[in-house]
Amino acid sequence: MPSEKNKEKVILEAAASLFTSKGYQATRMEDVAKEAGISKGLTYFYFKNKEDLYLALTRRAFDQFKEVFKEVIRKKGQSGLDQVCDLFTSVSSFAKANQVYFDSIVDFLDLLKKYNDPSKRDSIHPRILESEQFQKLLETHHDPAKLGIRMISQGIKDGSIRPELQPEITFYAIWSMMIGYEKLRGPIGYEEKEIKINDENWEKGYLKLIKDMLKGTVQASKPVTVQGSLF
Amino acid sequence: MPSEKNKEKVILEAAASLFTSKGYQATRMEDVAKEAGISKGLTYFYFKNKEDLYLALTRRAFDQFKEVFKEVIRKKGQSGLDQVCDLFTSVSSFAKANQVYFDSIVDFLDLLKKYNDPSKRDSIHPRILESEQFQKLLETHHDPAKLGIRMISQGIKDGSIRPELQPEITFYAIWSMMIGYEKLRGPIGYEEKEIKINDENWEKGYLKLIKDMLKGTVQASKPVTVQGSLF
DNA sequence: TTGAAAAATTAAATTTCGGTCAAAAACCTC
DNA sequence: GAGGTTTTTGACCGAAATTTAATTTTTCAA
Repeated sequence: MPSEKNKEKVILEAAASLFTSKGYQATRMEDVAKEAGISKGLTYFYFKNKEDLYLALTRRAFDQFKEVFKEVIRKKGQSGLDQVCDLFTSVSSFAKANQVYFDSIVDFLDLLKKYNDPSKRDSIHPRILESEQFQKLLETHHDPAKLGIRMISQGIKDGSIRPELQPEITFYAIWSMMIGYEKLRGPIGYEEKEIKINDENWEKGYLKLIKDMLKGTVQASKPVTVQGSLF
Repeated sequence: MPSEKNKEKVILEAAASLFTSKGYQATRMEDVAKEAGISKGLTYFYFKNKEDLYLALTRRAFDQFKEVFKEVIRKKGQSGLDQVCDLFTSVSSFAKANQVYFDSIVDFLDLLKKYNDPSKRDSIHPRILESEQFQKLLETHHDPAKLGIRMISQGIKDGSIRPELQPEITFYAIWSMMIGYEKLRGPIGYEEKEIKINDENWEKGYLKLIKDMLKGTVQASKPVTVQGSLF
């Protein structure tokens, strides 16, 4: 039995592919089924409904997203500030290479916002609230952010980031810039003007601003050796 | 004939109200019609389809959004940096008071991104591409940003913002932070920890970071008198 | 004033999915 | 290889978007 991938995975991958090319709305469950080489009914055997399927995809997205953070942390010899900059670039690549995944993460933030707003919470279909996918996401969605916050703390300890900064808020500000960067990146390309702001300048500009925002006493260009475990 | 509002407006307001309380998806065209006191069919007389209705709402959103920018510029005696900070606060209020509008603006960025990505462009329903609403938005969506960029330029001229910054990218970075701020604000409230990051601290933290990021030679706390017209 | 063309409005018909379900097929396991 | 369990199917249902044809209202020139 070669390439006997399990069905869930096949469906999920079909969905990811179609959501990428046609978008969530325009993709019919029947399309997903056809792409996965199964019947429509079967997709409902593996996923409760379309939204559930999307949330399942979102979970994978968060998993991979977290990997990006871990990968940055794994690299040795980087100061906290280096890590943050590295993260920005890595996330940007991740978003370009996995649009749907990145988008699904940002979409989940909207859902979460509704969920935490008492006046909106019941506008979410109970079907979603109860879904295992959603519950799991509630537990794990914050994991990447935790790593990000740790990077800032790290930077404060090693002196590459100003000590007066509050790690949580600071990280969220960076995370905000990443989200906004992805939202704005495309639309900007086509600006008038002679000043050609291509993707590269765009990214460099953001990075520069982030550095200036965070920079502490240590020169980020001189890698800081982090001593021992900080935890 | 009192309160003889024209129908388009009535429909649009009904839609805005329902999209706010139940969300775009969950709002049926019939609901909109009922709320507007007309028959379902008539909404299709005034708007080609549901998406078209949403784009019409988006246009209003951009109009009001632009007003926020203008209002900030209108105030006298503010340095460029002051303006940017003021803008952040004003946009934040706008977003809170007009969730649907703010969201529709951010949603439009997604549409725009697709539109500018050759590989995705045709995943947009032609019906939308052709719609007057969309065409108009293509022309005007950049207006608020133009004003924002002008604020940065202003700040560079009056010394409140570092001269080495590139106005376009710098403004988009701020704009990014605003978008991210709104996406992340809600979900954060419920964090564990003893550190209570409430909305206010949250906003203050962002503002502080923005100031640090932009600050030039002039003390922003001492209002700078801007001499004459700079244009 | 009127009546015919244009505009506004409605209600019903149509279409397009998401979602359900009963039954068939495949797969055990004893 | 009979009985049970799991997987899979495809026809079917209903909700909601969109279309259409028919009806009412408005407009305005003769």
